[in-house]
Amino acid sequence: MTDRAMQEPTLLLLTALADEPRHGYAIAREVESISGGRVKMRTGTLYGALERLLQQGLIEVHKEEVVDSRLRRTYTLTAPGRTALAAEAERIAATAREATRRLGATGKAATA
Amino acid sequence: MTDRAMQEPTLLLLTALADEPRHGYAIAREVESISGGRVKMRTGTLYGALERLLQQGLIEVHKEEVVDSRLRRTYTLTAPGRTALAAEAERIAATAREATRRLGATGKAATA
DNA sequence: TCAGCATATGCCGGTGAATGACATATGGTG
DNA sequence: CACCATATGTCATTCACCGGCATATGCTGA
Repeated sequence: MTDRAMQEPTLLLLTALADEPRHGYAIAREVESISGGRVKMRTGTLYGALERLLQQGLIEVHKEEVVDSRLRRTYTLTAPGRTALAAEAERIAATAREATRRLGATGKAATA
Repeated sequence: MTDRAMQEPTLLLLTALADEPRHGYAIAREVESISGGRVKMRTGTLYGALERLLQQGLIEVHKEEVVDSRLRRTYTLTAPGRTALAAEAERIAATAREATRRLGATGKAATA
């Protein structure tokens, strides 16, 4: 990771895990729900991201259980994951505020 | 998919143009300023993004002048560009809010 | 009965934005 | 005159995301 900013799918994935542990497919549905149906996470993105986030230590396996003779892994945020998500949310919120502020500045009175 | 969510450098670039027209190098400095020195836009990213955004019609050449016998292009947001930036800001702000809300929810075990 | 869908996990080739390094040119400062 | 800020640009590489495919189970309905 070359310190590149987190993209939307990843951010939504972490957000989906922020309130309670979820397994892969449940994350995908939750992401779609959070984004108002806008972001439909592909399984390639999903499991790739999970693998990456595990290695980065932002998430961890919460539980492994066998359901219908198939392994189901449930993931949860780690403490660094919570911190990273909070920082990321703060950062993009600040950018969004600045964008909105500047748009308002010329869109209106300033006419300069 | 060209529908892919805008990344941070691009978002900051548009934000840098939101209050007034700027030329390339000025955008780079402004982006660094907006992000609190966190994002130092490489020229590869910068001019590549400018080219892309021009083709997408989100920005346009505002003025072309010769300074020190060199061409300097000044860019500005188009109407679709302003709309796109506003929509993007709205969208990421909503995601940030949701992330923050969920982090707060379990951090205190729903104490409210 | 079995086709089709939701559930569920996972792989892989391709795309494209961002990175990092390089190239070039001018004007001002130590 | 070396060096830095200013200023614009190219290009190979990297890597997250996309889209499609594979696989497997349980349920529902024609």
